[in-house]
Amino acid sequence: MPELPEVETIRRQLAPLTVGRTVLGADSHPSTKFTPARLMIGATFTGVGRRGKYLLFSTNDDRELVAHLGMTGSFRFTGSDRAPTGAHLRAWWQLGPGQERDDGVDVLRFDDIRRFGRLRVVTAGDYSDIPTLAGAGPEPFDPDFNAEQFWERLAVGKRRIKTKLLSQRPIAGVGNIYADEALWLAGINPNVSRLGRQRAADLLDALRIVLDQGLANGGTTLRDYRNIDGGSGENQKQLNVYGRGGQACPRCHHVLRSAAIDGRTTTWCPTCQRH
DNA sequence: GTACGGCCCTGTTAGC
DNA sequence: TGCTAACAGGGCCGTA
Repeated sequence: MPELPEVETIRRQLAPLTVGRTVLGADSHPSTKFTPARLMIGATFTGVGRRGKYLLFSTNDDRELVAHLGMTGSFRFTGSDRAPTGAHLRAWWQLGPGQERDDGVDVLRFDDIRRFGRLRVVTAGDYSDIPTLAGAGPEPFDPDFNAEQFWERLAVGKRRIKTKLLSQRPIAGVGNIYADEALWLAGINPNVSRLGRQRAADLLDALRIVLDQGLANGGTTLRDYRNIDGGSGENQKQLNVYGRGGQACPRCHHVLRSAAIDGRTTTWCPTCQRH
């Protein structure tokens, strides 16, 4: 389930392999989630960016290919000019040689077992048809984003803090794993709806710590996440609470509780995340 | 504008 | 051993 660290890891790998290369051919699974891939034929990639959990491939014709990996999506780069195959292949792009390189034709492929991922092609910067992206909060590592702003964003609405984090609106790029980890680190109960200024600041600090750690470890691989080399992340070894319901809290050694909050499995320590 | 439930999907796992 | 049902969950959409 790729979140910010996983998507950023993939972005860093994809950029040098795609920028400056022209899409010679493309095809996709028939689902409209993936057919926009075909609209890239003829375009040249000029950059690979990221916003929250979305990958943004910019092109020389002022468009962007917007990709969300869903839960099981993955990009792979294959040094072959043949049309790829595979039970979970959802889209692929045949890339011509770059202007400053003499490599041949390669294929960028997008596989997605559960088909929760999606692709869109938009005018550069116009995300009005992608509501979560359009409404996404600041990037966690944006130096202009401070605790006061985070507190104000968290104050909107009456939903529980866990639900607010997953909505992407207070801050971008946080999913179930890093939300649970950050709430545990900050000692905040996922069921509370409002936080004071200091606790919001603590939560922002915790989010930055767990996301930075995830990035440093190449992401978290629980089952499906793979980087574009097919390699796994290492961050799963660092998790304190996610997926550990019923086990001892690493901090206070009481039993971790696991329950669904607004349909999302959440694990927390009822003792040291009491409020 | 906000809250909330249902849906999309398929591989894995638990239970019988 | 083999079958069935439950479960995982990010984002979107319709309804209240």
